[in-house]
Amino acid sequence: MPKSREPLSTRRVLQAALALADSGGTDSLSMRHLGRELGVEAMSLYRHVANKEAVLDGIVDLVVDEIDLPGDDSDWKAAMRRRGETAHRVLTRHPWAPALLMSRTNTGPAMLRYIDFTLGVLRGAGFSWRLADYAWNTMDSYVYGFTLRRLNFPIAAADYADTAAAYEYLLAGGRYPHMAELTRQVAEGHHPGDPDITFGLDLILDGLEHLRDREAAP
Amino acid sequence: MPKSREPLSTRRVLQAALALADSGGTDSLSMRHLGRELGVEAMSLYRHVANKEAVLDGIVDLVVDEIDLPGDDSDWKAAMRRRGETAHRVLTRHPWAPALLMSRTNTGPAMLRYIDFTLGVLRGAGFSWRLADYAWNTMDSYVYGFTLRRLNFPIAAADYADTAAAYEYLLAGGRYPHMAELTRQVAEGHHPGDPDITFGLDLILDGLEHLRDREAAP
DNA sequence: CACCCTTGCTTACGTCGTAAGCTTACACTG
DNA sequence: CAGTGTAAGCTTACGACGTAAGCAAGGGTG
Repeated sequence: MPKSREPLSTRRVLQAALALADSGGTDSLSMRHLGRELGVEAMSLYRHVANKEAVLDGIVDLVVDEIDLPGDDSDWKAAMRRRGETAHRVLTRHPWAPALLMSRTNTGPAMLRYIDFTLGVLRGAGFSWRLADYAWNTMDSYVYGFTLRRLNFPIAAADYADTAAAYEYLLAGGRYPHMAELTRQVAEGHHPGDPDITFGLDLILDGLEHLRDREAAP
Repeated sequence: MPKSREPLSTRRVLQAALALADSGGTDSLSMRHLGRELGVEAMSLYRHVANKEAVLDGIVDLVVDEIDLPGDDSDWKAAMRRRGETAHRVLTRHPWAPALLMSRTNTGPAMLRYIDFTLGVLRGAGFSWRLADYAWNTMDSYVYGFTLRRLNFPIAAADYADTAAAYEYLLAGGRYPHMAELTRQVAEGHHPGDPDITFGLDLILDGLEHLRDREAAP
């Protein structure tokens, strides 16, 4: 442990906070813990950060900044699909992030850049302002919603079939016949049972394309 | 005068917790506050409730139970649309609920009933198990995601156009040209700027119908 | 040298969830 | 009736939490 500390800074605090959240989730991200990690008392952090809210806003924007924007892609659908997949992958790397991302107003620079890029792609593909706005909102509602639900799904993707059986007691008694049957289908391998984000992503993108074309030629 | 309290019960505790969350959000829902509301010490609650997690699980399921299931509806699309709209409306009545609903495993009876019903509708409409499973997951990811984002959107729907101007400072400097232009479009009334859940709902439902038909006749 | 300004530290307050043990009140026995 | 068991609620306490208020120490500037 190198005891010679370099001075704190907002950046250093946020990066440590991000690392802390990654290693132990939002629960382990307390100002005291964060200070300890930086070799400093909790109150010292307040010289570089307004309060804990600011820390949360900061690390969320750090995560959003990890979402690479696709390069110049002439195919808007491919670009949008890639955008959604990348966001999903990044958010999955930081499992604590989606809940924060969705439940607070985020106006950090990375988020603004991200939205602006998206609007640009859609406008370039001929979407009206109205449709482009609805389009990205629909996409993001789905992508974030899917990711957050996925992260909290009690069964890991790998051993879905195995673990599903453990939940069968809930379905005993015939109160939930369809769920019971669905579980059986998964357990017997007739249905992977492992939802993939691309299913809804392509569904939405195809629908958006259709709406754009209909809008263009009424 | 010692107020003659009726005895506590799990139901009474959960109902009080629900009321508390509705009136002041999740922040004001502490075991101490909840006890005070019931005229009881915090620790007394633990006779009827395992811990705070159980309280949270309980009130989430109470909310889900408020989501009326559409009656026998021969039109699966109408039923599903109604289902989504109702869920959105109920969750909007309890603004603290979506975050909890999405970020914890919910296996309460109301939730199971709700999912089972949905699977029944889709199966009745000719969806395969696989497609039915993907379908409701896509729907719910969108509905919950949309609702949660919406609730945290800083601008109320009513005065979107007015308030949008207040955020213009963020967009100054030309760093986010598309967002700036979009804001202008809204401010000038060319685009309502107020996303409605039915946009994405219908988009997804139309897409699902298409997939079902394609699956039936390969 | 005196000055102040930045940085980090100390102490303290009111909050939280909940473990452990205690008291009270009532329903049964015999 | 006394005696006992049990459930419901109470008391106290512990170790967290975010952060307000004020202090100390070092370095750069005049």
